[in-house]
Amino acid sequence: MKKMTMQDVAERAGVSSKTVSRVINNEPRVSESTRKKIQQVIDELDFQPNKSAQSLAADRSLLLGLLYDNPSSAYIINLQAGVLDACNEFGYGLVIHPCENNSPDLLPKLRNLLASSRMDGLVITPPMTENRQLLDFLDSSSTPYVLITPLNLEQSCPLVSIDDVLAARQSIQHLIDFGHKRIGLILGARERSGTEMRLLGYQQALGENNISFDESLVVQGDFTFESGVTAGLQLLRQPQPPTAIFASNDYMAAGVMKVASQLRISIPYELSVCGFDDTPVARYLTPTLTTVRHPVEQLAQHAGELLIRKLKKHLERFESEELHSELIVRESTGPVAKPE
Amino acid sequence: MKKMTMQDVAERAGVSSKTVSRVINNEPRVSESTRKKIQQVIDELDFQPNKSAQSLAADRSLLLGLLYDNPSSAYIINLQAGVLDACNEFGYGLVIHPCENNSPDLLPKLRNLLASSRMDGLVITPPMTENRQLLDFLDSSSTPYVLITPLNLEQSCPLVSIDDVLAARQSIQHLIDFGHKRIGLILGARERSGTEMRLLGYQQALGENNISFDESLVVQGDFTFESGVTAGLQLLRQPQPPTAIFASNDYMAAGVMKVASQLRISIPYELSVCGFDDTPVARYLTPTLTTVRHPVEQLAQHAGELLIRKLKKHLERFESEELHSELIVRESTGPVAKPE
DNA sequence: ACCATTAATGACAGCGCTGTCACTCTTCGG
DNA sequence: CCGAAGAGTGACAGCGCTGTCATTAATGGT
Repeated sequence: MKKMTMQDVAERAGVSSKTVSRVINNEPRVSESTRKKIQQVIDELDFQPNKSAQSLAADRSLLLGLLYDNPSSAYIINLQAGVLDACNEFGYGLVIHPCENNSPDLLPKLRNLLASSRMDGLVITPPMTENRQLLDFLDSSSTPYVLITPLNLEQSCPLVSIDDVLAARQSIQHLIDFGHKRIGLILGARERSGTEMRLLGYQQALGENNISFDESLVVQGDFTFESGVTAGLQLLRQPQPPTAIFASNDYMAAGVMKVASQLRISIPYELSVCGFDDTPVARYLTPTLTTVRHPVEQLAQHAGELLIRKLKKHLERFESEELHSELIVRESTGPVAKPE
Repeated sequence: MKKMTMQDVAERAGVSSKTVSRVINNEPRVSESTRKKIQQVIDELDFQPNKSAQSLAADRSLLLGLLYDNPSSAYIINLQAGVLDACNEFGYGLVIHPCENNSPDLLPKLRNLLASSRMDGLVITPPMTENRQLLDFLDSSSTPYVLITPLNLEQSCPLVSIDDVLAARQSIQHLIDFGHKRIGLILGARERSGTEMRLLGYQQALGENNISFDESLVVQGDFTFESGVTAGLQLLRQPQPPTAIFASNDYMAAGVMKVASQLRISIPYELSVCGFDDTPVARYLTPTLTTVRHPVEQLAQHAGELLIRKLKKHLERFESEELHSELIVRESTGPVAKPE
């Protein structure tokens, strides 16, 4: 595989290298005939421009950065896949960057990263989306970025999100449809995006069905399996325990199932359990877990596209998107109190 | 954040830019005093060399590629983390590249990737490690690479691996220690690395304990949850069912647990189940799953380091490494036939 | 004390591309 | 039929670094 330059292509096509550059970059001011001819030579030779040279000359790295600090590997993989899709489409590369959102040297590290890798833009995911310091830093260094499902929707930058309220409301409705009236809710970490929205969705669903809101049915978790255990215990040991529990993620739902098993409460016959996120765990639990699937990959792809379009200035106004979740009904939810 | 060049550093330090370059690249032939002085200026200014320029001038991208085709997201995350560690240490970047090992356009795509991203070397994981076509292609284009736990250890390139035989043997021994004599074995996909080795470890453990090998206790799976269900059914419906089952990964173990639950076989009282990989699932199942933890992250880090050292020529001879797994004992294994 | 060697440094070209600007050739209103 | 405007193209410099080679200073053997 000998190396090839634009010059080679240019000579073959009988034009200057600059014109080849124009074709490669889809610039205007090239006649259709020349464009076609050059494209043909490019295809023939299977020519690929040298990214380093492009970056150096144009002072842009053709690299996106993906920032995350999330324990769910399945979520991250989907995220990566989505952003990669967008990158591949537009000839960008992706630099992944697992972070610790609360680490004090996050900003210095990021500064280094930006200085050395020179990423053109960043895709940022929860909980980094809530990190004011971080966002301020990026604003001040005028690094373009997009946010995925941030908590504060009044951000002044593009973002993509899902309707968390709707997703929660639909799950609760699903439980209500089975006849449940006392429905436990396990919230996620307080400061995290979505926690409030899920509570809101819960309340909306209850309201629509004229079920009164009982505060003792709402407990705080922190997205871990262990917190699911604790919360489950707290809910199921009440004098009037709920007949269904909605957990804000699958891991906490798994915790509830664990508790139920220990308390010899059979699922779904005596208790329905609903998770959130549709991690692989949901399919491997016994019984399989009803949960909400996020279109994470699509979300990430949109985010990537949005960012790239922003970088290419093909994006004039503030532009955001919202996608929808899907309720995946499996074995862990069922009619209320039906003995086996 | 104004941009900075080596020239700036050079002027401040009263040397030529070439000497700064020497310091940055840890080249010899720089006096201790100048080196120290330049380093000081670099630290002061927080100077970061421009990667694109470095790449262009030195004709190396400072990029590693990570190739994988694996359904387990937890595994991939660990993999990435490990290689990233190595990359960060040596100032390399990482390009992740999820593949489809059996896709016919894998090679063309990879060729494109290599041509455009110009990765200096590749870290390759199962099952790509078994893809002769791929490796031949890389050899012919003289792209350096390292393999992680390949099946054929007689490869002529560096690799890092774990002792799969030992890991399997120890797990089986663990079951034998609990008094189990009829132990089922669910193998992974036939062509995949490790499958044979696990069978070998199984046989070794039996041999060491004078337990005869019963072929009907070994069934073939393919690493999926569903195959675990099928295999579990096959094992547990035998006239003389095993009292313990070792599955070649956690997903298949989860499948067995599912079957056990359906057949009302209580774990671990009537059946012990042991998995492999220590995916997060293992902790969320009820009961929690005894399994084998691979030091994937370390493995990946070693692989990255090995590759980088190879690239820097700090590596003379064929050099490989082997790490060890760890048995994580949880609730799913216990003494044989102890009624509750 | 003398030349041969080695250590330490710098001058300079050039990696492969893109931005700028200059140039030619149409086209078209008056 | 002329000048202006715009479309299409190329010459050329230079992005920030590294490789090569030349140059100078220090060292050592005889």
